[in-house]
Amino acid sequence: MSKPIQRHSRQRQVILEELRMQTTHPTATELHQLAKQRLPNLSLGTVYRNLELLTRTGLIRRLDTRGGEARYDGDCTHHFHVRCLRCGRVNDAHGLSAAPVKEQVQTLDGYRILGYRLEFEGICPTCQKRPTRQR
Amino acid sequence: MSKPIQRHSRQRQVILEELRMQTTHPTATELHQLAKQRLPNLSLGTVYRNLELLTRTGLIRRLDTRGGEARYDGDCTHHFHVRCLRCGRVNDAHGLSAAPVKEQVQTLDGYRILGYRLEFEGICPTCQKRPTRQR
DNA sequence: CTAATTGCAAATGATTTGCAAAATT
DNA sequence: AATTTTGCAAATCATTTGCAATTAG
Repeated sequence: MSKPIQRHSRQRQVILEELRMQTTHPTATELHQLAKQRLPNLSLGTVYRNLELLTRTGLIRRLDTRGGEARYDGDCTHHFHVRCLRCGRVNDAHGLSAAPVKEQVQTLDGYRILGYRLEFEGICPTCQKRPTRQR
Repeated sequence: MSKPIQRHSRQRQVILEELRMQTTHPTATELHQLAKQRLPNLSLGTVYRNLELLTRTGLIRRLDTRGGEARYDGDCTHHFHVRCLRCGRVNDAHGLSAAPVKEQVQTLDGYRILGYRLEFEGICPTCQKRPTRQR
C-alpha cells in the first residue's frame, strides 16, 4: 500500500491557477465554472478529486471541516475544542483564554463581528498508539 | 412573517437532555440512537429539526460549519478568515495572530497538537445595508 | 380551536466512486 | 508498457422538506 506517484495533469494545473487568481475563497462548483472556460470538458468530479489532492499536498487550504456529520455540544459555557485529524473525535479544551484574539478584532473590513470559532487540530492519544498508516 | 411561537415538546426535551448528558459532542445520528432508547419512535428528521431549532435558540452549539459547499483558499500564507453569517461570503483577516493562545496549548488531553483554526463570524458590509429579515 | 410539531418517506445537495478511455512518465 | 488521471454517470451520505396526523397551549 505505497502512496501513488503523483503525475502532472493539465486540469490540476488549471484548477490550481484559477484558485490562486481568486480572492473569494470559491467553492468546488464555482471553481469548476471558472476552470471550464479554459478546459471546456473539465468535469466537476475532477475538480473535487484535485481539490482533495491539493489539500492533502498542502498546496491549498480547505476552509470548511467537511466529511462526516456535524457535531453538537450541549455545554454552552465558554470553551474550545480539539479535533483528532485521524479519527474525527472531539474533546474539550478547557482553561484557555482567547481574550488576546478577541481584542484584536473590533472591525474587520467593515464586518460587524459577532463572534469567532477557535478549534485545535491534532492527533488524539488513542490514534497516536495506533500504527501510522498514511492515507 | 412573525416568528412562530415555540411550544414544548417531549422529543425536544429528551434530545436536549441526552445531548447534555454526553461529553462526546455527538452527531445527529448518534443522538438519535441515544434518544430513541427513551422515545422508541423518535424520527431522525425530528432530531435534525430540533438540533437546528436549539442551535438557533442558543441552547446548544453546532461545532461544524454546515450548509452549502466547502470553500477553498489558494493562499497558504498565515492568515485567518471572516465569514458573513447572512450570505456566507468569506473575506481574509490579515494582521491577526492567535499565537498567544497557541502558546497555552502544548499538550491538550494527550493530543499532539498540529495546528488550529480561527475564524471570525459576523455580518458583512453589504448585508448590513440590506433590510434585516430574521429567518 | 389553532398552529406547532411529529413520523414517515421522498427529495435535495454536496461529494464520492466505478469504470473504461485518455494522458503521463 | 505501466499507472495515474480523466469524464461521465450512478451511488452515497448527510440533511431538508412535503404532507397528513398528532399534540401543546
